[in-house]
Amino acid sequence: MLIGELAARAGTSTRTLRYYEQHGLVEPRRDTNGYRRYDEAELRVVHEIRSLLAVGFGLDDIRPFVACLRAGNAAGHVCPDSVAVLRRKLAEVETYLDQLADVRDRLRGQLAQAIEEREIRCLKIRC
Amino acid sequence: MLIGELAARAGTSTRTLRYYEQHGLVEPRRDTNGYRRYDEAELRVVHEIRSLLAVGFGLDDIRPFVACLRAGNAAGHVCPDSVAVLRRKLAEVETYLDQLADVRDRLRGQLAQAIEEREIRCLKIRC
DNA sequence: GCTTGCCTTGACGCCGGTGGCAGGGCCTAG
DNA sequence: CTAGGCCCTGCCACCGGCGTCAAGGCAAGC
Repeated sequence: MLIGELAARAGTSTRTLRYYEQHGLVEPRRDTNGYRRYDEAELRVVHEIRSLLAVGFGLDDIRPFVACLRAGNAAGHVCPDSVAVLRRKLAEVETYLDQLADVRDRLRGQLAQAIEEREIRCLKIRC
Repeated sequence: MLIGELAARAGTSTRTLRYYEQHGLVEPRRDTNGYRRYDEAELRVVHEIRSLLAVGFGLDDIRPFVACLRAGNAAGHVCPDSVAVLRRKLAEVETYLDQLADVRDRLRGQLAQAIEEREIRCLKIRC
């Protein structure tokens, strides 16, 4: 499979695949003419990368998962390194969730106050 | 008040203040020598900017709040434009909170599955 | 007059994942 | 032989809120 086909089947671009390769996530063989040659397994790898990216992982975080898949595991998240990253990310997400909930509450507070303020002003001018 | 003093009192940098000015959030007078001259009121404006930035607003979103303050209001969030931005941002935050909760659940699921997987393997090799 | 410390404008760097273009090689069909 | 479609490498652009450096003007004390 050449890069264009893999890109199409993975729903991404050739530019992106070359970028992943540059960052050590995908390692195709090379044809004698220099073309990248991918085997079927790489499709799963790319899917794994895409779904982890979509969840907010960085390419560095994803590397263990790819290695895990490539080591023959059924899923990328069963290896110790992946689990470590999962734990860390989960903690990050939970922290961020808390912060975001605070932000939400503050926004609600400001909105409520603004509306209240307006009603007071509304009473003053007897509207 | 010159830019350095305002920066110190607002807990930020001169670079940052010039950046805000470039984006229409702060408008100091100029001394004859070209130096920026700020009055006391700008300190509150800068504080408003900083606190809104900290909550995740972009500079564009903040502009109405600054205008509101500058119009003589006690708080930057009581004007209609500010309220509109608040509503929009609140909606964004709530949406993002939901997405992030989904992500958290997926991470938890993967972690749980990975641990379960390991226990099964552990049983197989009778550890 | 010289140093020191503030001020001025302008411009590049960063981060991370991608888009997109330039300039060129390879392969196949007509 | 040529046209078209794939491939290659390398580099600039983007977003946003700054950090940071360069090169220079201004003010004040010695």
